[in-house]
Amino acid sequence: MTVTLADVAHRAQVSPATVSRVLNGNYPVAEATRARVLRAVADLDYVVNGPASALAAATSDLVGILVNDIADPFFGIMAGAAQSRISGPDGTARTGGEKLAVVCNTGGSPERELTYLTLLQRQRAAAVILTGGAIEDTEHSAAVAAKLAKLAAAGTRIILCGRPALTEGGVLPGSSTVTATLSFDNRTGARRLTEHLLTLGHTRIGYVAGPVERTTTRHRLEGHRDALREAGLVYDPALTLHGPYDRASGHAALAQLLVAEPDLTAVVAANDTIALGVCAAARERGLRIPEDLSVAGFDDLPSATDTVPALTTVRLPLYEAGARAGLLATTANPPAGPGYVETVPAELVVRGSTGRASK
Amino acid sequence: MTVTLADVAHRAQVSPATVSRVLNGNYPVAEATRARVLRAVADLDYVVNGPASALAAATSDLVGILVNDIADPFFGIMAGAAQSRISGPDGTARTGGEKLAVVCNTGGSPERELTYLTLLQRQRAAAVILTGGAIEDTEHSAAVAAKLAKLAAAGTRIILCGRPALTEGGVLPGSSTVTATLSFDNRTGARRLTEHLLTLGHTRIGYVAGPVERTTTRHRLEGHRDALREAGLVYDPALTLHGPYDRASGHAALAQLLVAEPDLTAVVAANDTIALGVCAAARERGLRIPEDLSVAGFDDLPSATDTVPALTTVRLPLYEAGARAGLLATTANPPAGPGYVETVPAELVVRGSTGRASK
DNA sequence: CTGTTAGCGCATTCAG
DNA sequence: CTGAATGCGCTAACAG
Repeated sequence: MTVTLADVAHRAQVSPATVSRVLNGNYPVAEATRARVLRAVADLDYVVNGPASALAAATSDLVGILVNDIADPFFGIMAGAAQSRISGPDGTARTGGEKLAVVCNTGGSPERELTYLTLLQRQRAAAVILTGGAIEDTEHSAAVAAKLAKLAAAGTRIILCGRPALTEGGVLPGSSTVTATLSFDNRTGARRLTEHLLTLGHTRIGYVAGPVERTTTRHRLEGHRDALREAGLVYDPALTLHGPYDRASGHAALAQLLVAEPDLTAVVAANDTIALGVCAAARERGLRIPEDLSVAGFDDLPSATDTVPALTTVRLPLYEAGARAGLLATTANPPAGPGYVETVPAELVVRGSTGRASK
Repeated sequence: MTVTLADVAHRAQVSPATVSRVLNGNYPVAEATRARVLRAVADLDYVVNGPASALAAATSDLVGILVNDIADPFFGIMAGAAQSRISGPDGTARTGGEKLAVVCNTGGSPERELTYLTLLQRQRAAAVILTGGAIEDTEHSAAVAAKLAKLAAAGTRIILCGRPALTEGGVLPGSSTVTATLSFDNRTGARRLTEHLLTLGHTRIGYVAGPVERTTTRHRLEGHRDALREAGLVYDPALTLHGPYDRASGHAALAQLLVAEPDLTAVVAANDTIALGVCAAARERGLRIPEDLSVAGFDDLPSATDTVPALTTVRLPLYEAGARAGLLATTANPPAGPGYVETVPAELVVRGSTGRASK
């Protein structure tokens, strides 16, 4: 029914082993036989049986990319970049060492994160790329760490992209479980952003943070507070609100912030999507941006220029980082061994949504 | 090193066959032994070897979801919905018939679409869900059709979500290759939208279409033209511009449209993202929406309410459709056999971005 | 450079 | 209800 390696071997008049060798290209084969085999493959329209080869080789060509929210471009951009890096820039490779890069959506749920990790473990995945902030819950961190350790032990490469090195959680295991870490410099980026606002004369600044217990949320908030402290300002907890990384959160937050501080002149959002919500709410109230209120975001997503004026934000090279993660996940000789950490810079981008403080 | 089924069997004092049976739960096993096995599984922290079981069973638990652009929420929403439907609402199931739903980003490239299909075929995927519009190129359609036929022949379920039934391409194969089709009613939705504008007195309406040779692009444009024709208006090709489904395309299009027709009073965009670009361009030119220019989109993405005023658009139940596709891909008894088609309705949503024609 | 020989770990017959 | 035997399709030593 379905054509197998043996069929190809038969038709090409060679042994199955030889066919396997030309297909995997990791062994010397005479050009003549190689051509013959390739022809047989084409004639029979043969497609390797993944499970069988994975079983025999004890490793598969699956690479899993875990994201917190697939509907959010922040993750979409990184995942897309990683995927195109892994599957080849334009789906070129034929039967070769082609990897299957797939993205798994955890929806921010700890359980699903673990479930996917188990599923990937079951598939004997070649690599796993974890993107975005991690949940800061001791129990869950420990569970994830344990799972990753097992994955690593089974030969799966672990790449962290935009997630702090595991050791930082305090809980965690020999760094030997992680192949490489791309750490976003959220803290410095956030600090620069708030410094920018302080330079413009703002002193009453609202902050719309992400969900609590997320590393990204915490680091960005810390950067904000660092800037405030250095400027000698006291941090007012009432001016920081937590919520999901979405537009609605920003929209709702502005009203609350104005109640807490009628003299508010600026709002920093934990990401661009939230900032867009803040902008919309400001417009609805007749507040001009930036004359009456300065608004800033984070990430520099394409939509940061969707609003008028365009958003001042902190640019994170998401595409580049994703591509790099894809490379680290599949390259033959990873640039560095276990425990390797690269810091991805965050750059302040000043646009029209921030201006001098009005009061 | 890695624990196998045999290890579990040994510890539970049963045969490997029995362990297999309790794990797959599709065979009667005494409650006592079942419990014993489960305990052994837990004690040993056993994880099924996917490739091995896929090889033996001749089918895997992999479900592939193909999307054109993972950074676009249009796809993200559908993919996320399908994925959560497949992997269980909250990653509950343990060792059971858990499927691994993964999304593959083709980036709109025909080659990559085919590559992913091959990779999925290689993995003996349980199902494949193709989302979004298809590319209308005879050669490519034929290649995809052939590939899908092979997948289907190998037992993989094929679900089309937001993509017209294959037969419509004209090229294509016995409907028996496709398990089910969820067809978006783009045509009717587009017609309703343009009718809405006509009712408001608009007669010079610009249309910013998607890329040429895409079913979605064509259907939406046809709906637009249908409405024009029924109203007795002549269709002016100069008022239709093609471009990618992104913001920049809409932004650039407005300028061109105004050159082609200075008396333009309305612009219909092929999707919300393009519409947002049109809105931004309008604001930059000092055109008030909707007083000077009415703008409408399509899809009703969350960002449709990001602009002020909010976008009049056509709502597509993306989440519901994605979830439905996920269900059809995994449910034991698909609601209907091969060639089954469900039409997903498109509903007009009138908001503030459209108003009476000014001239 | 190429053929032979063994399994990889699990799902199934088929007996009992 | 449970155990024993067989093979899924391929890769990886080993020889030649």
